[in-house]
Amino acid sequence: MSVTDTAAATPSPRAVRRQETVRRILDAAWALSRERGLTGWTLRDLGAEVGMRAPSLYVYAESKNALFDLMFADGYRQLAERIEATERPDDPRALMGTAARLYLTFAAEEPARFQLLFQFTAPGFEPSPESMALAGRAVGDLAEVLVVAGVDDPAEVDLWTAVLTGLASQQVANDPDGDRWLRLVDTAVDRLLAPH
Amino acid sequence: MSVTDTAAATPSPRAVRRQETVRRILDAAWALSRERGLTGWTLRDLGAEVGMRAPSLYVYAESKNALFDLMFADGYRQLAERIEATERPDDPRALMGTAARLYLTFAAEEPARFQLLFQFTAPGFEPSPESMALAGRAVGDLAEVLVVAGVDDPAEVDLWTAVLTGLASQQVANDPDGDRWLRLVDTAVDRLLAPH
DNA sequence: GTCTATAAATGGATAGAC
DNA sequence: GTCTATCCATTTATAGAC
Repeated sequence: MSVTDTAAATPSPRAVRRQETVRRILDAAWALSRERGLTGWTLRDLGAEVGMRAPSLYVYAESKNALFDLMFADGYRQLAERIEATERPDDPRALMGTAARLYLTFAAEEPARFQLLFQFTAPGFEPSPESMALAGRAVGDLAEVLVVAGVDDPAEVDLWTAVLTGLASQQVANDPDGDRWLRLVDTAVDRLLAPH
Repeated sequence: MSVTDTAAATPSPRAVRRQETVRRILDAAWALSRERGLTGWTLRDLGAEVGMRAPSLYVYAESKNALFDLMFADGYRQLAERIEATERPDDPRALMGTAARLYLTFAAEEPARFQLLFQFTAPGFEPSPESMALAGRAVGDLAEVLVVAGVDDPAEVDLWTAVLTGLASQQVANDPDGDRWLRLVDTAVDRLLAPH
C-alpha cells in the first residue's frame, strides 16, 4: 500500500486536509448557487468565497465542469443520506406519500440543487458516468417504493417521475418561499394511486 | 394619422418590409435554438443565419433580451393560434384530453420554445409585461377548459399545470425524438379527472 | 439599413515564482 | 498549495462611415 493511497483505512493527514478543502469549496459553491443561481458565479467569485484565488481551485477540480460534477455527486449523496435517514411506513400508501414528500421537499429546499440534479440546467455540463450511476440509484429507489405500493409497470414509474418533477419545478419556479405546490402532494398521490 | 403609423389599415411599404425582416430574424432564431439550444448561439451567429452582421440586428431589437422577448411573444402567439385552430369536443372529458394533448405536443415539438415559454431558462431574461400578458392568457385558457370539465378549485389548476409541465419536461429532456411521456397523457387525464 | 471597426467587459484557463 | 500575472477567446454593444 502506497503512502499516498487515499483509500487507506486511516487516510493520510494530507488526504484528510484535501478532503476538507474540497468540502469547503463545495459548501461555498452551494452557498453562491443559492444566492445567485447555479450559473450566477465565476471561479473568481468562488475562490473569493472560499478564501483563495481562482487558479488555486484548479488544484481540486480540473475545470468548471468538473466542479459542477463534484456538486452533482454531492447532491445525490445528500439525497441518498436523506432517504436512508427516513423511516419507512409499512402501509404502501403511506410509504408512497412519504417518498413523494421526501423528493419534493428535497427539491424545493434548494432550487439550485434541484436544477443541477434533475433539470441539467448548467450550460454545457454533462455528468460523468460515475455521477450518473448515483443518479440512477435514486430513480431505482423510487421504483422500489412503487413496487411495494403494488405498481410495477415501467410506464407508471415514468408517470410518477413526471408528476413529482412537475410539482417540484412549479414550486421552485413560482413560489420558492411558500408551499403552494408542496401541499398538493397528498392529492397527487391519492389520484395516481387510486384503484384503476 | 402619420405617414409612419404602423397600425394603419394599409401599412406603409417600409413597415411591411420591417415586419418581414423581423419575421426572418425570428425564424432564424428558432432554427438556431432548435439546433444548438436556446443559449447556444450568439448575435454573430444569428446575424450570419439571417444574412447580416451582428450590429445590424440592433435595428430590430435593442438588446439580446429584447430579442428573447420577441421570441417569447411569438411563441405564445403560436400557442394561441393552435388553440384557436383546434376543434373543441362537447364532452368535458374529451375536451380535457384534447387540451392536455395540445399543450403537450406543442411543448414537445420544440424543446427550446418550451424552455423559453414555460421554464424561463434563458439566462437573465425576464419577459416584458406585454409578453407576460400573453402568457397569462394561455393559463386562462387552460383554467377555462377545467371549469367546463367541472373543476373550478384553483388548487386543481395548479395540479394540472404541474402535471402537464412535468410530462412535457420529461419528454423534452429524456426522449426528445420519441413519445415515452407523450403517450401517458390519457392515463394522466383519467387519473386526475376520476371522481373524488 | 447595413457595414467596418472597436470598445468594454467577462471569465475560463495556464505559466511559473514562491 | 497558493500566489501573481497574463493569455486568450468570447460576446454584447456602440460609433460612425457609406
